[in-house]
Amino acid sequence: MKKNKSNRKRIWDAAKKQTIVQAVIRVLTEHGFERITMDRVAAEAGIAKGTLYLYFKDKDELLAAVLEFSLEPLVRKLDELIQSDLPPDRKIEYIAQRYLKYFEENRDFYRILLLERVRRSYHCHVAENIRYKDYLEAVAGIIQEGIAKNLFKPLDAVKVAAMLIESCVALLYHRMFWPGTTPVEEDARMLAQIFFHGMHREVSAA
Amino acid sequence: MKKNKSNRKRIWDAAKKQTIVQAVIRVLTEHGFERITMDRVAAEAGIAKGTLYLYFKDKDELLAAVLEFSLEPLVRKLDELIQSDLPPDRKIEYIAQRYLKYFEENRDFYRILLLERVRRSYHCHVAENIRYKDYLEAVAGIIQEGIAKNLFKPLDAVKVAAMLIESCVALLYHRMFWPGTTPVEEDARMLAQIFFHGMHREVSAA
Amino acid sequence: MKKNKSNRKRIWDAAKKQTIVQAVIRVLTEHGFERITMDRVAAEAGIAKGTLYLYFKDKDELLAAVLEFSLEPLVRKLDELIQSDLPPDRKIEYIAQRYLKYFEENRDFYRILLLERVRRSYHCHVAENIRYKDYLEAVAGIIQEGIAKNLFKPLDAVKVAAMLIESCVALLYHRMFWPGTTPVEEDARMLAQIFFHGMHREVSAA
Amino acid sequence: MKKNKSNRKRIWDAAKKQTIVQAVIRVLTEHGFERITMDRVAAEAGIAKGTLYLYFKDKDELLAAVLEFSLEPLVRKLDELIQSDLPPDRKIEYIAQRYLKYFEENRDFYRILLLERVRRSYHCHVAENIRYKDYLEAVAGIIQEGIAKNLFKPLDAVKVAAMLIESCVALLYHRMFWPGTTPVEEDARMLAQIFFHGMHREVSAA
DNA sequence: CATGAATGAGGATTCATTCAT
DNA sequence: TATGAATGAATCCTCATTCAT
Repeated sequence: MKKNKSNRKRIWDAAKKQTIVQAVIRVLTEHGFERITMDRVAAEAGIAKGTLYLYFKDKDELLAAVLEFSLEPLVRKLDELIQSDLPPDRKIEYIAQRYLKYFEENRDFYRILLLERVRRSYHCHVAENIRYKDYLEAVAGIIQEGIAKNLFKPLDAVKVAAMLIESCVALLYHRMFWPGTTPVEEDARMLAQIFFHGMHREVSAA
Repeated sequence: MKKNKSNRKRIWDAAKKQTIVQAVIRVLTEHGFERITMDRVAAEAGIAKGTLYLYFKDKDELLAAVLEFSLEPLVRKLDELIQSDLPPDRKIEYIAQRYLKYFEENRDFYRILLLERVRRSYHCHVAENIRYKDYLEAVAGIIQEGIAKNLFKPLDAVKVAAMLIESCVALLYHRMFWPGTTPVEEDARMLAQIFFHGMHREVSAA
Repeated sequence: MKKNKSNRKRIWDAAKKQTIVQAVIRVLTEHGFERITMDRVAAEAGIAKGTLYLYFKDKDELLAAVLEFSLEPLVRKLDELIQSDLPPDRKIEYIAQRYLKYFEENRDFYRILLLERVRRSYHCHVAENIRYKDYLEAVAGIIQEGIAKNLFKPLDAVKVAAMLIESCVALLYHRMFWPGTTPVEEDARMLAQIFFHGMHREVSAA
Repeated sequence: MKKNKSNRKRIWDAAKKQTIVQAVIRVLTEHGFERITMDRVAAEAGIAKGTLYLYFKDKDELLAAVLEFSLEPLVRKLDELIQSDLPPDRKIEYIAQRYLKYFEENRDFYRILLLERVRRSYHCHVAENIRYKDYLEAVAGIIQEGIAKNLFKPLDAVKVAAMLIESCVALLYHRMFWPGTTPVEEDARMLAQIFFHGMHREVSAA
């Protein structure tokens, strides 16, 4: 009985939190990061300002939840890929593809979220950003696998993973601020090409 | 005569501005971006609050000056390299090296500057951030040169440049948050290796 | 039910606003117009500075409310007179009387309100000051009526109304800065005498 | 010798003061009362800020001088009239005429000066404003003369003078804010008509 | 005499957080 | 659990005045 109730409560709680987080996202998207005030969030969520504090200790906790929440769908998609049994190079290319696509679909919001990623990386040391670390490690794992399989040269997997991710972000920026017509797939392929085969012309025919 | 005086004044002025900018940097480094207040800056600079406004119209202008000022040494160093007549791939490797080294030397400050780079990219569209754009174009130019010389495969030079820069930043982050003993040169070499020859083991001619 | 609550709230709100406005008036009376600061007002009202902003968007709105509020009693009294069916000349004399009396009763405050009247007339074109315009038009209406009834000579009613009002203000000033013992009624009568019969000795039918 | 020098000095001094006062007037006219800052005045006068304080003790003294100075031409013109040997009623009509004309010619500036007149009347008790008092007394003198000559009814000359002046101001306002085509002379005549003969239709022909 | 850099008190406004209901 | 009025510290900016040169 009690279990049930507390369960119900937990669900209710999560629902409320989600409502609030989504309100923050709307405020963020419409007004920009600096304009996120507890007032606006409460108004947007249709609840009282004080209520926010029943669900989140303070503003920082709320913003952390936003970050967490908004990366959720992407993380899930990427997890699928990571778990799959594609060969490492394919995996990486597809991850990049999904990554770019996801951002493409949430352009407005993500422009600011990216910002937030780096922004917060100051306040709370990047290493503490679980999501990022997880992601980084997952990609590093894939690379490590490739190395183990003698597919890749022996490299510092984590560093390469970071480079891959940031290169992806670079393409992202490019797509965002100079939106062109290049399909996501093509950019992902280019990324893969460079990272796997390098920019150098194959001197081959020598 | 008058020229002289106005010249002297201009120099004085620049010195004062520099003093203030350096105070900002100290505040920034010690307290973080959000804690930069005009009061704190004035206190740190050892001048009155009002005096700040004699040298900078408002906070925004002051912060812009900080950005400008603190990138100066790096920009100068990179410019030298860019102007040099090294082959494109060497140029890029050295640029990465310098870049990493510069950050290494100004670790605390730069962590926040990076932040600022992205932060401002929100306010003022990345395309309008002259510094970044200049830098991006310079690197793209080098790549284009490499392509023209048949050294590199035909690629979108700007995108690749962005990827290079961000990969550099990735290494930077890595160095910053997981400071290890890898020398800067080695990281730069790895970056070059991957971008020029790829991660794939050469199965080839074995 | 809900109506009730919102009604109650509105009443409460109005009461709070009134409290604040009265605090402003006290500050105004005691320290003068230039010394009205949000700090002082809050202190005088016994509330926090921030609270002011719950009831008034900004200082301007607060000052506008003060003006509105403090003219209220006078406006009501004058309206009664204006609506009455006294003959035009009587009406005008009584209006002047009431006017002078009202000021007499709120001497300290009114000295500054007069000021404010002119002061605002700079910021917001006199023609846009509803109160003044209304009042001016009401008096002009009375005069027009007198003209229509062949009681007054054909004159520009608005101009004469303005003259009447300002003459009233002149007497006001006189009473304020050289306070004497002349009763209000006498001054009002003099005003009426002059405006209706002129200063000239009737040489005539003697 | 010394006398000479000190004389020269005094002239020089007056000239400087005038320069400054005129700068204030320009600032006042162009930017409005609230925007008169010592900085702006100094800049407009083409001198250093500190220099202002060599000629005027503080801002208040400077503003007082502005008031004084700007009424000068009007005062001179009115003095001529006052000294003339016209009959009292003519004098008054002409004074009104000159008054209105003067304002008509300096519309922009005067709109603000009027404001200032009342504005300052709070800070420094109207009775202390020499100019106004002088003017008031002069007009009162004329009226007294009229009374003595049995031309006017026995009235409180000062009060009537104040009413006359303010009525004049009323017409002024009217002209300023609803600028029409009525010539100054006509308004002055109307003023005289009313004050001397009253608004009442002469029942005469009875 | 003249300068103008420096001052710092003072003002308006915002907003995260608390707490009585 | 929910509310939302109240708080007041914190922030940016202005400007009259002083004083060393």
